[in-house]
Amino acid sequence: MCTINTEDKILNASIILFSQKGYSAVTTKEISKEAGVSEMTIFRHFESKHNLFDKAFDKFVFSPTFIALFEGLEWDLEKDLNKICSSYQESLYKNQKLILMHFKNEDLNPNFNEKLFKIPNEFKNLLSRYFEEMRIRGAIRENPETLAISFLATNIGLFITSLIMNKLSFETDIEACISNVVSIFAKGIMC
Amino acid sequence: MCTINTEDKILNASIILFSQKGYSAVTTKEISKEAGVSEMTIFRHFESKHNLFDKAFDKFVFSPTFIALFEGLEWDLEKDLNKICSSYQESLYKNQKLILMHFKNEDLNPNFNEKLFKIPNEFKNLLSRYFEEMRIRGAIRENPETLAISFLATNIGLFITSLIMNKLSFETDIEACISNVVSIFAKGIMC
DNA sequence: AATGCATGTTAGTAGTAACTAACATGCACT
DNA sequence: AGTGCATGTTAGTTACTACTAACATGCATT
Repeated sequence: MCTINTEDKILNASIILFSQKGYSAVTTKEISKEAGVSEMTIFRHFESKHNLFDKAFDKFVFSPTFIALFEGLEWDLEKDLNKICSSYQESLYKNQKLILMHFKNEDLNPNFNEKLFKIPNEFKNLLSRYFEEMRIRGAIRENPETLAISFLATNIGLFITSLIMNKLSFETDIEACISNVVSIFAKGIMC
Repeated sequence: MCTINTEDKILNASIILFSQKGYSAVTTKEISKEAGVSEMTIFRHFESKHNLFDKAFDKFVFSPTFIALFEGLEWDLEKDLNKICSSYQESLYKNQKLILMHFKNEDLNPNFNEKLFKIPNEFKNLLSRYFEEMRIRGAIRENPETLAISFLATNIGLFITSLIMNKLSFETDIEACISNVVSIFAKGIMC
């Protein structure tokens, strides 16, 4: 029936649990139960809980590249920011479990931070260049670097808020808020 | 020398550690060391680790009331939003450890969520009313509820971003970004 | 000097988590 | 039918954690 291979079953179960409860609060027994395998099997495949954690991270980290996105823009502020925002929201969403895992855990893996923060960092730099170009074109006036961080922060806020709303099962139309915020942002920085 | 009473020493040590590592990753031994007392003393004062957690939460939750703030506004969009934002940022900052603790822990206390989410909820409602009034006065046009959530999300984003920047010790002027974002927001929603 | 109280110390218990060893089972390929 | 390999099962080890009991110490008050 279920032909997913054992390692994947274990990896899937472990990110779910690690992101829900954090590393130390999850036991290998719990993971084995969630994965539908014997606890022994976990150790046979991954040797230790910590190693399983690392492998789960590596498997599920989604490292998007935004370069293509930024090359296909139209230099129409609102349109561009909308595209950029929805693309970034998507990458945040895909890394949701990893991000939650990161929040929930003390620093377990030195590369963890590095790998996870490469994404917003690349994003910020590309944004910065975009705003710089927009300034040269006379569309905006403010400092590109500040704008980039501001837009990044706005995106993070939207993402976290939608997570919270979801968790508390509020009936808020977060999609509406996203496009609302982007259009406010675009209008707010236009000359 | 240090005349802080024992219970406070323990409570202080425990929120620091709980917010850094999460409930299960912290041991009572660790707390006792951080507090500079014997492990026994913790149990004498708080009976159990879980009870200590609850007491630490109760001691450090900062429940601001925004009513006075919203009554003292001037109906100047940018000025008002600046005041509102800095006041909310302050309350987030004061609850920083609690918020981090919340992120790091599985749901340990049923009241935990409730108490912590009362704050943004009250804030959102007051914001909503403010925007409603501003719409009546003809200063803005958009939906007040959506605007309230959007502004809340923006604030959360600024807060989280400044936390991250701090942790990664980036030399970003987050204060500049905050006032930048507020002014963008104000400009973006004005008629 | 004597008493009480908060704290330290030491030893220990019960439970549990990570991890191991050894053997059993069942399916796949030949 | 027989072999190998992935998995299950069971029992057990080690280490650690929350928590307890009992006794020791030192300071403050009378």
